Amino acid sequence: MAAKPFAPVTSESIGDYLKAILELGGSEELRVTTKALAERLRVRTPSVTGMLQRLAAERPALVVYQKHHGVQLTAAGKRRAWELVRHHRLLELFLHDVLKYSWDEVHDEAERLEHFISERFEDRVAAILGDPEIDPHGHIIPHKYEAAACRDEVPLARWALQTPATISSVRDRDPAALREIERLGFMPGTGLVVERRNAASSLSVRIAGQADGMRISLDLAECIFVIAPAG
Amino acid sequence: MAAKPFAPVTSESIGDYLKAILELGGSEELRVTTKALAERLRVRTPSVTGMLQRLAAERPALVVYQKHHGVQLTAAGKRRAWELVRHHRLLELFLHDVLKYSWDEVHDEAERLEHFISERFEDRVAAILGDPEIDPHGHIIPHKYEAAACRDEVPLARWALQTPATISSVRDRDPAALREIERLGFMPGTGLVVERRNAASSLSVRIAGQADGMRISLDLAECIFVIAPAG
DNA sequence: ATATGAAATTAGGTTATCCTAATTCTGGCC
DNA sequence: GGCCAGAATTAGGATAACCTAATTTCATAT
Repeated sequence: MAAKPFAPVTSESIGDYLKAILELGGSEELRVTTKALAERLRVRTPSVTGMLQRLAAERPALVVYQKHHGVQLTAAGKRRAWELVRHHRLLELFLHDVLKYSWDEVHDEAERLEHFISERFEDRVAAILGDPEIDPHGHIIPHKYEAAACRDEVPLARWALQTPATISSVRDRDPAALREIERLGFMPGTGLVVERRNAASSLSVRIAGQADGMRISLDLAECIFVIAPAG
Repeated sequence: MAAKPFAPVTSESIGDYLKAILELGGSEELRVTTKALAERLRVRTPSVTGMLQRLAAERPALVVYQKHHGVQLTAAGKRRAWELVRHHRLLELFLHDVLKYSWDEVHDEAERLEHFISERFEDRVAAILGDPEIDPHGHIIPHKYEAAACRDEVPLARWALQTPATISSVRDRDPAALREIERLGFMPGTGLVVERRNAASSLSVRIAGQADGMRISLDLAECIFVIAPAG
């Protein structure tokens, strides 16, 4: 949308920045760099600097911004960002379960719509889905007004060798990777062991209960998140 | 959204203008005035003039624009406008039937989302609704790629006295009017007769099969569209 | 302690959309 | 046929979000 004289204090762009800061900061809420944001949002660094200054100047401030030292979300920024994450994950599950999207189709549509659905829409979707906890890719759907629960998940690429792991979630932004993950059977909940790291940027992995292992690329292993097996 | 250097040839604003031209032009596709558009879109007339010049300059042109003499849609403009009308009406029905919105809540949400849903979303919603023909307010849902069928409907305010009429549809943009219409029982499909016009800008109306008539304001009667009863 | 390269910021510019104020066109009326 | 009110347009400006080019800051390695 354009520059109405009394633009809302939030916009699609602002939402995208806040969500990116949330996701790049991780559960430790590290300060996020200008460059990382520029890459994630596919804009140039001066655009990021400009937007961060705006977000910090907003009343109430949405980020804490120290020139040359990155940004963190304030409580207000976190609230908005988690709201968008909730919208995104609810929409993904809704598109998958109700509108029969395949799991690699849901991300792009959810990424667009998350900015435009009303609170009523959010509530009604949650209701017809039965207040779900987990989205189609295994991510926790945060509750309303609540910073999401976090899990100690790690990309499979960094999991210790020979140590049982359970797939907790998969990155949702790459349709090709998602199709590959599905084809190979790496669905959330699946147990596995990394047997060794090979020279050619690949990992030898064996799924629990299967005799044969398989090789997957490190790139793919960066898209699969694992936790220690339950119990 | 903002001004990316290679903005899409369509935007939320452009869509709003095209839809407004479609709706104000009516089925005869009359030329629409700058002022009428400015009022409908709640912007000032210079903004309209500027946008009309853009739409006419677009390749392919979306409107035929003659300075001082109004605009009409071209085929390309009509296609886009009808697409949005289809989105709008499908969304209204979806929000009503699936997400359990009341019929006065659906318009605003549909008006926002119609610009952002993908073709896939449109198709899946149509599929789960069983390729519906009519939206919750009685409007025909145009088929894909097809200029909508038109009916010879007339606002109740202009229907002949003492002549049976059937309610074909109701205007969807005013939640208060919709609640009133529902309370009084003027749902699409209802038969009625206008018994007389009163001094105080009101009409005396009797619903088919009911003994007592009632008075409704001319304003409300402008929101109710009627046709001759089915053959 | 300083040089240096990467990262970040500032400076200045573009486009889309809106605005207000000033100007021009059009169509009806005498 | 000329005048006038209202409608429409042009002129000039604002804001959001982006961009490229130029400059500054930081962090580290000698």
